[in-house]
Amino acid sequence: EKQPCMPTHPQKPLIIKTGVQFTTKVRLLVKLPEVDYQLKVKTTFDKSRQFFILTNNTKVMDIEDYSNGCLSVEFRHLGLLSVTEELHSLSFEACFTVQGLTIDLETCSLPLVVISNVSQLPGGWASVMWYNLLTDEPRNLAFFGNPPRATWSQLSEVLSWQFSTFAGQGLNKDQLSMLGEKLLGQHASCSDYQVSWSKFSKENIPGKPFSFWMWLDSILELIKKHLLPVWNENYIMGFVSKETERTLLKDREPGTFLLRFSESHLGGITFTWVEHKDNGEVKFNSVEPYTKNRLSALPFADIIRDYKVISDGVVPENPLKFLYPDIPKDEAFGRLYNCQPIHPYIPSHLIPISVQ
Amino acid sequence: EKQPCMPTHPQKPLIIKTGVQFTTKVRLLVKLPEVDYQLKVKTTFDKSRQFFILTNNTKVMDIEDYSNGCLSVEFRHLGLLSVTEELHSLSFEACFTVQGLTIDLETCSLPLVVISNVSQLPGGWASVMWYNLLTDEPRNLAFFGNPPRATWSQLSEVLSWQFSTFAGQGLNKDQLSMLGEKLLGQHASCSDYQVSWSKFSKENIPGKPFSFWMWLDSILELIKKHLLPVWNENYIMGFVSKETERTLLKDREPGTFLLRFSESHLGGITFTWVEHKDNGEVKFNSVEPYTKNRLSALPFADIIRDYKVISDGVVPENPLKFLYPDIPKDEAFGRLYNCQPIHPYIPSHLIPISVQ
DNA sequence: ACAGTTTCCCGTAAATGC
DNA sequence: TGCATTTACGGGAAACTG
Repeated sequence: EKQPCMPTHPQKPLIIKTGVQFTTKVRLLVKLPEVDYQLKVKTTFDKSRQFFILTNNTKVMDIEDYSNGCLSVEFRHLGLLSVTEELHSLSFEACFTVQGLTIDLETCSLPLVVISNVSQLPGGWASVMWYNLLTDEPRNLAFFGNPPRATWSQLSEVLSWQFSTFAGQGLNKDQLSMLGEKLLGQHASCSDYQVSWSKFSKENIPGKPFSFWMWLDSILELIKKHLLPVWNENYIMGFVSKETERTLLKDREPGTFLLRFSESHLGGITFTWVEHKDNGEVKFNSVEPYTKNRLSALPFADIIRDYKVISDGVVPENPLKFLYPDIPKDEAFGRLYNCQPIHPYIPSHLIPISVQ
Repeated sequence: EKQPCMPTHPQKPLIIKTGVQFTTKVRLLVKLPEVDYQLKVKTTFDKSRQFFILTNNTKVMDIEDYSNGCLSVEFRHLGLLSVTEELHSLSFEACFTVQGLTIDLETCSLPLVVISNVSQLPGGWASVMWYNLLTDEPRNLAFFGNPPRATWSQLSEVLSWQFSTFAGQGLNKDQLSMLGEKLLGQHASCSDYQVSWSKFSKENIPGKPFSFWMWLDSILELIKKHLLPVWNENYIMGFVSKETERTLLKDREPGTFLLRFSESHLGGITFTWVEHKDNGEVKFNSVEPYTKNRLSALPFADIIRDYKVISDGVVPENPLKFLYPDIPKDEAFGRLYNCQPIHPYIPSHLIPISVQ
């Protein structure tokens, strides 16, 4: 009778932040005989933290834990979901009478995530994606008590869709296969290999202090805020392993470069260029990744235009000549350069330099 | 019996921002015979906009205004004070009984300014300063209906005190005299020349889109956030007219520079250095002022260390040699330079460059 | 149309809770 | 103690309002 509906968050539906207003719409899909009948709709919000006891969480009583004089084992935080996994829902109730017949209506929203700080938005959005990717149930609030796995083919489609939706340009085969390998190792070639929820957004990437999704989302944010034109021109290869990067660059003209996202820092982009030494040796150079702070001081296209390497006392030179495979730099980025403002002072801008 | 007291705002007392918590303390200065008598204190806030009819605001009925069929003249916003001139006050009431004697107590805070956004903080602080500089009345809420003038000697003391309080280092005679000239023209030499409230913080500086105080406060903020060590070493001359600047620099060693605040932009600092051309001509160069955005990308001391001018194809050179009058640059700023972080990448930092 | 003012809310930092 | 979560609020921008 009514439709489950969604509160709107700018760009990220189904996520509600405390202290921030949201909107929701309820439509009655039945045409009533009386036209100006006023229907009161009551809205209620389930507001209770949810606890799930996970069945496979067994512990053994151990002599080690002999703290308060008896054998004991503590089950702490048992199955307590993190805020962003906790699903809530808005319910709507209404009651009306037509021709002596009283009808109760009730419906509810799709599961919602409630956060208290925007820092929780990436986690919340991961939950919304996972839920909507893997179930059609309208209101399974216990979903993250035991979340199902996704196949890589399902997940990769969602990831690409994130980029096309939020950044305008999706991910190509090569980019996705780098992501698959990062997430799954060698199994990525098999598209029905399965990814767990935990691997996707809870566990840290080995050796890194962030999960796969946190990393990927930080890149999405970087693109949205600082790289949109460059990204949409497809000039950012972005997701390339260092090995592939070298394979691609090694036979290229000296000064050929490509743009890739940092794998060690959140929300960073770097460029790597190839150089041919006098002895015939091929050398690869990368700059320290640019993050949102640095990109807000100087737009990325201008960094590429102005980048210089100063070897002591020698005329500084911009080593970036051709965007991989062989597009002359200014031909690719020319339109994206920002004009220098004119001032009564000597125009001074920040030029990104590497000192060797 | 009680003391007028003040809510505390970080660093800026007597200013309250809507939606932001504040604290106030009321002390009873009478010692009561019963020790654990509980005294209830009721707090009330005057919350009404205040309107003042300024007497000298006359208008003439004019045929021009013949819009609704009769001669009319509109008195709009008549004497309505701006929010930051509107003074409020917190009142405290209490009543207690000792030995059959009932005593009513009442006191109130010094006048308060209520703002709704930090962007109003400078204006609010100007009001607090002016009030406390020019009256001892504890509660003259109509003060800005007709605010008195300040002598330059009073005002300059307050201004210097702003710098010593918020930035650690006050203003010297030369700096103050530049400020006085800026505010008063040639009259500044006469220390009992009077400054109006309007000239101080309401009217724009001729040809500029901001008032004297807005300009000065933007510099205070810049110092607080980005220039504290340099300021406290007294390395920033800061308030120097361009004429004086040239007089000071022209006979100095080439490469002698000084640091001054921009007079055309809010919250900007620039450096000017002197250069001796081959033909004996003396040339002065200034960079486009650095503002908080640029200074947060690269600290000011590092800018001075790394600043380079590139004349096409020539080895870039740092033209800054001696801080006025004759301190070798690195001797002055050496301790203030920031270390470069070490990275697996080529360390790239933003270098401020002028291209000629 | 516009300027003064308030509201909105992201994002950082600090506080709190477990 | 450390980690997860919330609170606090500055600051930029949009919305409001006379």
